[in-house]
Amino acid sequence: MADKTYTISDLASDFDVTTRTIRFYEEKGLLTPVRDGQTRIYSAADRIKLKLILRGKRLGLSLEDSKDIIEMYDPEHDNSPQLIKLIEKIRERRRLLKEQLKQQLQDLEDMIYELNEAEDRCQEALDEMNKKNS
Amino acid sequence: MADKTYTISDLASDFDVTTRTIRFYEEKGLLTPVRDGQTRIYSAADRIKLKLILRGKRLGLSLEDSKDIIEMYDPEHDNSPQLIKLIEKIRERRRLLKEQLKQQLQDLEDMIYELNEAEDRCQEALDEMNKKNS
DNA sequence: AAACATGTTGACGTTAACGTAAACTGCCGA
DNA sequence: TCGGCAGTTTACGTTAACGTCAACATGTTT
Repeated sequence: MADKTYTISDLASDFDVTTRTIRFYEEKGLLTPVRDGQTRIYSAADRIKLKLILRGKRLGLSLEDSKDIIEMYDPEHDNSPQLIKLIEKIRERRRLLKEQLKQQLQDLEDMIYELNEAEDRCQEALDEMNKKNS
Repeated sequence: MADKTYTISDLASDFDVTTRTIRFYEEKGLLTPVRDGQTRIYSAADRIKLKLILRGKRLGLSLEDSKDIIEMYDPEHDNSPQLIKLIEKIRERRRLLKEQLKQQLQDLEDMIYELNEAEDRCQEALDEMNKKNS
């Protein structure tokens, strides 16, 4: 079966980004679609990369970070020192993500707790006003 | 007891930001320290606000978002329609945070899973090379 | 053939969140 | 009295991540 391919606007609408954004990622070296004439053709792998980029964004990663991560997915398996360094990078990245996860969970928990308190204070202020006006 | 106060560099070193950053937050209306002459004096409440701002940043909120949240903590309790609207805003904000949390958890889980897979692939490639060279 | 959709490459514009530098004041210790 | 902080204001600079044209090619529809 012919491997499935995508046009730039296919991907744009799939992931709800503009075509400009996709070309921008290419400018930054994050995507490298092949060409049919001058038209870009995206492979399934390109699609996955784009997905990785957007997920990275939601996690607060920069495009540079995402670029690093993408390179972990299709490395040049030429030699073993390279691979060993890559594994190190993967572990480090995973460590960072886990740390970030922990911090974010804590932050969110704190913030939600304090929003609850703020709501309570508002509610009490309201009750107070109703009592006086009755 | 005299309420504790802070200088701008106290807060800067406490939270590891620059004084420029703190002044910038004031420019944007997020902090409003009192003055002794022209020198800024920060209260405990100001300190807490700064903490909220920085926590917001870690969660990916904009300064505008944080400004909204800060206003939930010291509202003008003048009238009840105001308070009711504020409660609505608090609930909406909490809803947003929870949604965001869910998405981020999923994203992080996915990404860590895929990093594990990438590591495995690297390891296999390494094993393969070692086999051939033995 | 004309219009239209979709693609392309520049090139310049924009926003948020600060950084950086200049030029000033007030205060403290030697 | 002088040097050296710590503080201030004003203003311009910077970076990331795109947006927004303009001007063009190519294929499709009417």
